[in-house]
Amino acid sequence: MSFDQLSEPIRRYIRDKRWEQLRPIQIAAINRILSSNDNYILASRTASGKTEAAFLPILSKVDFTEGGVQVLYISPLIALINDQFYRVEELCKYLDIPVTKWHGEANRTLKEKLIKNPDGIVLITPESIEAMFVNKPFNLRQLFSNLKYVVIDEIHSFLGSDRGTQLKSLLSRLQAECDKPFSIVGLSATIGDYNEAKKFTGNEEHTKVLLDKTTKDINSVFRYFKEDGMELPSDLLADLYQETKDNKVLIFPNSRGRAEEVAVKLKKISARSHGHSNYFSHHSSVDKEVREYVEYFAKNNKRQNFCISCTSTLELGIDIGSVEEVVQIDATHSIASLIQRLGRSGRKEGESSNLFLYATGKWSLLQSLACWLLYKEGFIEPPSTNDRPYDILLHQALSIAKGHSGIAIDQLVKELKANFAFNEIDVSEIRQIVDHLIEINFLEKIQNEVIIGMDGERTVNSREFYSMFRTEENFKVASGGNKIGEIPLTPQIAPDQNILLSAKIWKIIDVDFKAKKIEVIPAKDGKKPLFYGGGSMIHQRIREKMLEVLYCDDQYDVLNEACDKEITAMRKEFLKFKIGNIELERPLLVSDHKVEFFSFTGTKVNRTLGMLFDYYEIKYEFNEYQSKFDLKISETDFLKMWKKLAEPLSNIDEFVEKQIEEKPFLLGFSKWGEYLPVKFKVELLKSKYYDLNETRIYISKIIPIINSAELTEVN
DNA sequence: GACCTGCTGCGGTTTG
Repeated sequence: MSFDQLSEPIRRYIRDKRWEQLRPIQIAAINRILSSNDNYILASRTASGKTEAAFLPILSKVDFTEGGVQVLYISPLIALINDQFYRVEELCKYLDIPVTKWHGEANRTLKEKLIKNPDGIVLITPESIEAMFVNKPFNLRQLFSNLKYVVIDEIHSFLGSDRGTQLKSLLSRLQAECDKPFSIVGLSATIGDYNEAKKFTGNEEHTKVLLDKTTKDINSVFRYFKEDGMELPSDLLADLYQETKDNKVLIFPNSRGRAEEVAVKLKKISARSHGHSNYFSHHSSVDKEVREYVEYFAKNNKRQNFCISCTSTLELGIDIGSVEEVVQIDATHSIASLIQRLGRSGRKEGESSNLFLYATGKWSLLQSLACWLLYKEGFIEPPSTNDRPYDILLHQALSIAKGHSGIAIDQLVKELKANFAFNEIDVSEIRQIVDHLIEINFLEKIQNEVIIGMDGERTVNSREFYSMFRTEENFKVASGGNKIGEIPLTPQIAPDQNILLSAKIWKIIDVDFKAKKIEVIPAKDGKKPLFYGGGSMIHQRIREKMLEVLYCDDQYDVLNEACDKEITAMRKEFLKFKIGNIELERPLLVSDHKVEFFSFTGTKVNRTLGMLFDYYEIKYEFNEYQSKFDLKISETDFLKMWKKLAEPLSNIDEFVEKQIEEKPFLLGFSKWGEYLPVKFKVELLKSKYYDLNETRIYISKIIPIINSAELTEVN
């Protein structure tokens, strides 16, 4: 009956589209959104019609004759806004209301037109909302005071991230500008913690989750080709070529350098075998226009096959049409990421997804298998949360001060305290942070008011002010006026060096340090580009699953023979630890010259273990892929120390403070943290980088189990 | 052996 509840223009839209029936998530959303003003999280797989599930009832319900912008759609990507624009605009033609794109690359004239005549729907990014608060506070009020609905697309990408905290704060500030409360509808295919998603709206009680758990059939195959050296094994590439040459394919090789290597090498093989030449790479270092061309090609070529070798740039919901196969080379770092990538294929009704998982090392194979098994169990890692985001609060304090061009200190503190993004931060803490901003001249105190201070001007007036993330400095790469991409300056970048970029091979002929430009010409052979990698976090559940695989005798029909052989060999190696309870025990390899602890836990606990080893001056080296500590201490000393590590430390804050002094890059994860008082920097590091609580729980329960006497190596 | 995301306002020049 959902159809009948919709307004006449919307029903006409559905009839014109010749949809035979509405999807389950759409029916649920129509019934609920039309009958209440609650907030909703719509959770269902990719290509299940979530956007329409939100917009059909919202556009039926909202009275656009009232004027003002009534619906705000927020997206993490400009590309997604541009994509959704056409879909939403088509729908809005039936209602005769305008749709306006508002982001950094959107048409300025159209933005000005909206300001003169606020109406309809606006599609925007969080950073553009931030910029409006800073530069156009009066226009913002005039635009949004009548706002009824906020739709947040790909809401999982905001959960637990700094960008998400910023968006939460902006929603809270936006609400304060509106005459009546607006409702929020969040969309996602990969939510790991529904309560976190509900909290995101600022009103957990009145936020309901509508969940469609239906999944697609997936044909998945694991293959193993051991890597020897820096480059991909040629038998892997030959196999990959055979599997992909007659299809529309996305390949995810986990890094930009490797994405180039895969694209160039497959293209070479294809040229030799007289196959198609539609091999592309797609990642943040490929020129934006080139990337748009690749997306356009994939979407609009119905007949020709193609192969795009990419990073997470093609992970979120941008529509690139029909993809028949997804290839993942080595393990993803999260199940959420695996699901997003899977969602890129078999988007049409009735199509299944085809997934190839290649591994080039045994630990990667084990991790990849663990991710696959957890996916089959329905597990998605929950976002890491931070109740007291002091760094984002500091940024928002500057944003409010600038937007108000002078604000009473009490008023500023009050606004920050009332902001639901900063619920858990005390008034006294807010005051300390504001006082510190005055002390470092980021704010200037004039009687009871503050304005932006001398040293804050440059920061607040810069383009970089609106975002929560840092970006590396890049050099533009061009060949005779053709833009190819942008890459960071590494020792590899010098005249006469050959590099791969944008699925082609280039020789560097000139590096202009002043203009930050690299001039190149086509070449025949070259090396993959190098990048300084940041780290991403592995959830402890993945590592626990890896251990579980090692200590069970399950057989997996997705593995080919080579994978089976490798897993069997690893199981045999780990047999020498008599581990009976994988919840409580971890391998400790002791031989005459070394002591190695396999922690099988997540990134944060490993980091914290490392910090505690530092604290007790235990020397070690850490291997992230094996989740293993090589300890420079005897086994007896280690076992004696182990439980002691869990004891509370009265001087841990001083220790962390000293760490920050010695290694300031530890705070590099926070763009705004460097302006905080020291005490808050320590808190930020303790809560966001380390996890002392989880680590104490881990140490208290875990017993290291030493191997039996024979001296075989595990590595 | 590691990913990605976004961006004002102003003054100047060029183009239809």
